[in-house]
Order: sequence, then structure tokens, then C-alpha cells
Amino acid sequence: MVDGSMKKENAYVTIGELGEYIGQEVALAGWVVTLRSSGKILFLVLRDGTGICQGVLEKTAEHDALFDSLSHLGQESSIEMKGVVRVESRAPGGYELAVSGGRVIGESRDFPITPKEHGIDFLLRQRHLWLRSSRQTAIMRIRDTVTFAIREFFHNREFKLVDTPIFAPSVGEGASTLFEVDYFGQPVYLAQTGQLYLESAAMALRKVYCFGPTFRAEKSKTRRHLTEFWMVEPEVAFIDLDGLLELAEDFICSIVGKVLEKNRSDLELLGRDIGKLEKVQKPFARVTYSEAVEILHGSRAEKLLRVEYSQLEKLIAELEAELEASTQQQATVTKAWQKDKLGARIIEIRDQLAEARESLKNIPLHLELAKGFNWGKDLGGSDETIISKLHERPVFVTHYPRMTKAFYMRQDRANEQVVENFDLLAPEGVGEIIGGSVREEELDRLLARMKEEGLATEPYEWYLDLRRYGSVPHGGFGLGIERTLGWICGLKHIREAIAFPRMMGKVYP
RNA sequence: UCCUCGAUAGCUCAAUGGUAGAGCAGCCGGCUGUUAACCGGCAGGUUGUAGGUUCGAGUCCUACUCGAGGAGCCA
Repeated sequence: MVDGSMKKENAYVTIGELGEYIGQEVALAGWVVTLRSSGKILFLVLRDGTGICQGVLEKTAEHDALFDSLSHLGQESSIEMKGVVRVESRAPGGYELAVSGGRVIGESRDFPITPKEHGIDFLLRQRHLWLRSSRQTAIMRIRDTVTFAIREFFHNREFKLVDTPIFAPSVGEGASTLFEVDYFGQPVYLAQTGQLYLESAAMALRKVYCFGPTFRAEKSKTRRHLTEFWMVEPEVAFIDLDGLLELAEDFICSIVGKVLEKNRSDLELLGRDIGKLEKVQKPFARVTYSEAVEILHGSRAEKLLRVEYSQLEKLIAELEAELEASTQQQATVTKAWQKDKLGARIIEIRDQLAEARESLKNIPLHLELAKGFNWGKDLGGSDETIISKLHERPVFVTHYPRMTKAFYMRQDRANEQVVENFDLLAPEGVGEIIGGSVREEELDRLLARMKEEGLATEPYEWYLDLRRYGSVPHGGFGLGIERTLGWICGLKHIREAIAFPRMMGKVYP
């Protein structure tokens, strides 16, 4: 491209662009990741938000003062580091800096997050600092790709972004699951969806979407729940269920494709099985709710759970053997650091063992839930897991019983017991990431459903107007960003998918 | 709301009912190619809270608090 000086946004070169400066002297600015000193030589690993780079400094007469000032820096001190860039296979990242100058920008002492294992409670209390770790930055980069891919996808298809309100005056069903806010003496609720407002906008712009935070006050403490999460919701006029499924399918393929294109190294850092993401191609399987119930009752589900049960038993036996071996080995090794490394591995094995035993214990319960499932109930978490594990790609489940779903979902004219809705279940047992439906466009049917649910019509008059003034078939869906990221990144818990997770009983920092 | 498990140094964890320890982080010293470097030293504690059993409790019992992940509910 152009010469180096033209590219600089300021006096500093970033680590990401070091490859273009081999043999040249550059100045980097960043934070100290680790620092090792051997008396006469020191290695300083710097992180600047674009990558990591090792600086090497020898203690010579010329650099004596510099050596002393750098060798006493604490982890995460911010510094400026100057030197000549050279290729070095032993250095992380492939380049290193022969340090010739440096300056402390901001000191750091006793950084709480050490290069050791930490518990989740501690890490969440240090979330503002935890964000700096390689794993967390990888997730944030993937989130950025996902967010951008979403906007790009809708923009390219002529969808218009419409921002819907966070304060919602009335609630649909289940008022207890929303956060109440005092709005000048009047109770309002933090939005759990922008959908009803979006339907209005779809009657204006035809294809619209909203993308923002959404709030649920459910007292759920599981790995797939947050009280504040981000959701993107498209809404389209003149669309039917098939059209919605196609849209959702293209949407998911587009998002996953972009992440595969832009974040391979991040996925590798997270230890994600990339082959599983590469299988995310059209078409996705489609089963109706009624078929899902049959699957749950049938031999495939039972076989799946039995296979899983024996695999878990095998895994547990292996882990127990390794635990035994590691424990014995730990008693025989002499070096303290060897004991420590084995100790860390033992803790890891115990964690995995505990998790495997928990899963094993749950399988008979899941089997029982699946067998005892009756048509008319909503699918439970374990039921969804079973359906999703039977497929390598995401699966659509459509046509749920009318009575388990919201009043605005369109009744199937061929079978009025069910509605034209769908959930999209991500594979690998992740479960629901999308929920959507065609909306009931006939005023009379909508009013009948509201009556059935015992809903007052008065707060919804504006919404009913959409059926009075040129109603058209329309529909849409909502995608949970954190759940999607959890699936793409292979996270155990979606709390890592957002910078500052809000969970039941956790609002700090 | 229910079920299961847990709480010991800043962090991760040890400790048959019998003198509370180790590693990391911190501080001091040593070491010229380290990859969570290594070696030596120093410092670091009201064992979540309140009771109880006992000659003696980190360990046993009861209650509570907080946390983890399941169920329900949901994206």
C-alpha cells in the first residue's frame, strides 16, 4: 500500500500491522501481559487491542536504566515501547521487538486476575478487567462480526431499522416476568420485545427490523438466561410462514458464514469445532410440533439418550482413571511447579467429572419428560435439546398448540388448534435461538383470542387499529444475540457473550 | 419457588475430630532466549454468619446468608 508513516493514525503503530514494518523502528502503545526477566535479558509481552507482541531487552550499559524501569512493571501496566521489528518464530505472534526505548504511561500494581485459574464468581466481580483476557476479546470480536453481519444482512435486503421503545405502558401475558418502572407515578415496564411496535412500522415501510436490549425479570438461574439481553427482530408485510422460515435460514447462514470468514483465529482460540459451524448450510430440517412430540415418544429419542448415557458412563470411567493416575503422579513428582500443573489438571478433571455425573443423572429424567410429554404442552428445555441433538444443522419446529402461544400468533386455518409459528433450535443441544410467527391479521380472530386469554382490549386499541386500516398478512421473528453467540463460540454459559452480563442477583460492575 | 452441590490467604486449592498449609499474585535477591520461565528468601488467616455436640471443631449437627447449575419460565 502506502508507506508506513501515511498509515498511522497517530505516532503509534499497532501490533496488528507489525508485519508491514519488518526491519523498521516503531513505537507501540499497550498493556503488559507478562514480564520475565533473567537478570540480563527480559521478555515483555505487550497487548494493544490488535494483537500481542513480545519485546526483548538485553541489559547493556546503554540500556541499563531502561532495563531496570521495565523489569519492575506490574501486570497490565500501560506503556509505550520502541524498537526494531524482526521476524522471530519463538515469539508469540511471529514478530518481536528489539526494545530500544520505553515509557510508562500508567502504572499497575497487584492486578487481580493472575495467569492462573479463577472461579466464575471472582471473574464476574472483575468483569471490567476480565474483558482484557484473550478469550474475552475473542468473544467480543465475534460479537462485533455477528452484529455487523445482522445489520448488513437486513440492509442488503432493503429492511429499514426502526428503534422501538424501551418503556412499554401495557403488558401482554405474564406481567410478573417484566421489570416494573415508576414512570412519573404510572407503572410501565421495560420492553421484552419491540414486536407490536414493529408491526406498525411494517405497515409503513414493508420490511423493518429493530435491534436493541430487552428485559426479562424471570427468576431463572441457568446457563442460557440473562435478565438483560439483546434481540434483533425483523417484521415483514406480505409474508407467510414459508417465507419467514426461508428468511431465518438465510439469516443464520449469513451470520455464521461471516464469522467463519472473519474470526477463524478467534474460534480456534476458543477451542470451537469449526467443522460443526461449516455444516450450517441450507436447508434446515423442519418438523412440526406434532411430529416433535412423536419423536420424543419414539425410539429415536430413546436411542439417542441411551447412547448418550453409555458415552457419559465411558467418559466418567476415563476421567476417573485419569484422576487416579494424576493424583498418584502428583505424589511422585518432585518439582513444585510440576505438582502445581498436575494440581490444575486435577481440578479440571474434577470439574468435568462433576458435570458429566450431573448430565448422567439428568438423562433418566429427560427420558421420562420426553416419554410423558403430552400434546398441548410447550416444549421444555430438555425436549428441545433432544430434538436439536438429532440434527447436525439448526432445526425449525413449527405449528405449536394455540393455547401455549401468544394471542397475536396467526391461527392455522387448516387446523385451528395450532398457530403458524416457529422456533429455531441451534444444534449440539444448544436449543432455542429464534422464536417467531405469522401474526393474526383478522380483527375478529384477534379479538376472540384476546378474550380467550382474558386480555383487556383497551390498552391494545392502537394495535387493533393495524387490523382496521388495511390489514395484511405479515410476520416476523426475534433472534437472541447472546444465545446465538453462545452457540457460535461454543460457550458453556451465555454470560460470556455480553460485556457486562445482567443476571438474577448480579448487577456489579 | 423447588432440587442438588458449594463457601479455608488477594486468587486456585490442601488439611483421619488433634500445631491451618502449598502454588500463583506481591516484595527482596539470583539467572542472557523465556513461552503460566526457573531457583532461593520474606510477607500474607476472626476457615461465610449465628448457635450446638466434644477435653478439643476448618472438619460433626441445626438455622441463616451468599454463590453455582438444573427444574419451571423463556430468547
